[in-house]
Amino acid sequence: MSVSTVPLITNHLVNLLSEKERVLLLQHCDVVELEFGTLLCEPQQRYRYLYFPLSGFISLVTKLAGHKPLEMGLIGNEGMLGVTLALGITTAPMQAVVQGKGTAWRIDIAALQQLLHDCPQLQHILQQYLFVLMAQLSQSAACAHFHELDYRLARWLLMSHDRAHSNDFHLTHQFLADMLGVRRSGVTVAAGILQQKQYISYSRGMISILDRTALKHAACECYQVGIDNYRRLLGEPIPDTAKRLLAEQGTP
Amino acid sequence: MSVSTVPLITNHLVNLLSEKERVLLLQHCDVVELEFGTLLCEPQQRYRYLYFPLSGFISLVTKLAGHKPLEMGLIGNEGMLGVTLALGITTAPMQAVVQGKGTAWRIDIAALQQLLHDCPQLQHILQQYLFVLMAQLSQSAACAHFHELDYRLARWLLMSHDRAHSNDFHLTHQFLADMLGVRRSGVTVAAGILQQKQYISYSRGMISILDRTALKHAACECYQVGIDNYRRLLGEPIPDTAKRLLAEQGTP
DNA sequence: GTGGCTCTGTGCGCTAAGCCACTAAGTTAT
DNA sequence: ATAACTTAGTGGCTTAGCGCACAGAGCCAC
Repeated sequence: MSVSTVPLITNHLVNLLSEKERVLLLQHCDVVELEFGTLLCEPQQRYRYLYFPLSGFISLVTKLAGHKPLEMGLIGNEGMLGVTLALGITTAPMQAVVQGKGTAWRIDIAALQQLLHDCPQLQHILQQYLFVLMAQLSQSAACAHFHELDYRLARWLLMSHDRAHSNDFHLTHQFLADMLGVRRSGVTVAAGILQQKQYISYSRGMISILDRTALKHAACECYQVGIDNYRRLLGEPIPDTAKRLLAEQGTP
Repeated sequence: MSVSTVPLITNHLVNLLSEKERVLLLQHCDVVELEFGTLLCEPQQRYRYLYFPLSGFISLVTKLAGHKPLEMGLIGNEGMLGVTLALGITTAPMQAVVQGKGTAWRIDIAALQQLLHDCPQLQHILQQYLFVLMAQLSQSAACAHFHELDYRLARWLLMSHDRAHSNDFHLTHQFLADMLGVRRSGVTVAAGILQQKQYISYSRGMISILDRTALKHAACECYQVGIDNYRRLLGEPIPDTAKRLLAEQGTP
């Protein structure tokens, strides 16, 4: 990781900590690669590590027997995986799978559990984030139930874009279909329209965001609601300047 | 409230406390009537009271602009309203509305906040329940997305039945439709089938559960999953004997 | 009673999205 | 280079659920 990218790609929750607690936390963290598709935890299973994504991002997924998966939440460098540890619970509520390849800080669950005793700020931030995640769950639930596929697709593309730190990222129609809980060919149609309108372009699993503003208008309000919910409790997820910069530069 | 019903209708979370903490908690509680339809809190708004339902029960509802409401969770005497206080947060994540008339213990938010410092058990139980509620949210989300109305209807009837402590309770088709996020006439059709099969009977807003076992088979697995999730962390929500008793005696 | 209100039953046309199946276009491996 | 695989595009048919609209039926108030 070059010096210049360090201040940009960090974890916002960690950033909110005081110098003291941050140092304490990072002492116990390893930088690890998140590989696309890796299962990080399974519902009701104990897990060993928590993750603070830096450039990678993670999907929270619910599965019902005989059905496609359904994504309930997305975790990038604005959040963390395993926040229910703030409740003293060491089993996962949902399946978590790496959706965007990249890096993350990883910490042993026991280490963080220990740290929580000594770090009131850390505890507070985890609690705030847990609340935000709950809001995200219920928003996504209603969104999946009421909003049509095209709106939802635009929303997920934006959410992924926010967390990918690049205008291009890996996402096949099949994967998207699984996240949205719909057929693959339904995604093909909806994505085809967005491509025709030049909001996005894609080919064989690489999606490029061409017109973020237009995409925002094509998405349901749930996107903005999610942002607002986060901001209310935890501030600007990524400084706007940094975000704009990234959106403009894309992949070099 | 007669002496004989007191041990039956209590709050399970409160029951789990040690004698000492329970006394401490109940010192600050008032018994209040929950009136059907009362709004107890609004999303993002501060609220003043928390509720431990005894015989009444409460719906957690999400609304999207231009759409019907959608119920995400149900809170009876196995749970509580306002559990996010365990995160130190004093605004509501969702709208809460009384779905089943009855009684509840009510406590001032500041009082409970204070108690949480001195009552480690209380804190622990609230945390466990919050986790259960999260699981309920994501289960309901996927259920609403994938499962057909008839299954979902059976599920909600069962969940309401569990919390109503009676075989008969007030529920119009319109209200059910709002909870399930569908048209009223859709509910009429689905409920009509259940009535034809003699699983339930209803008239003008009063629903009677006739055959609980059959209803269970008509419901999706989400019902059982919810029960199991609760049981894993907090034990049997209502002792089975009590439940059977109640199911048999119904309203005198 | 009579009128008004609430709750339930029913029908009709429409649409988003389901299932299934096949083609075509890139990519990777041998 | 050819085969095998992955990804994307397309079409036909089915269906759950929507919106709308109206009719009947029980209940309450005056």
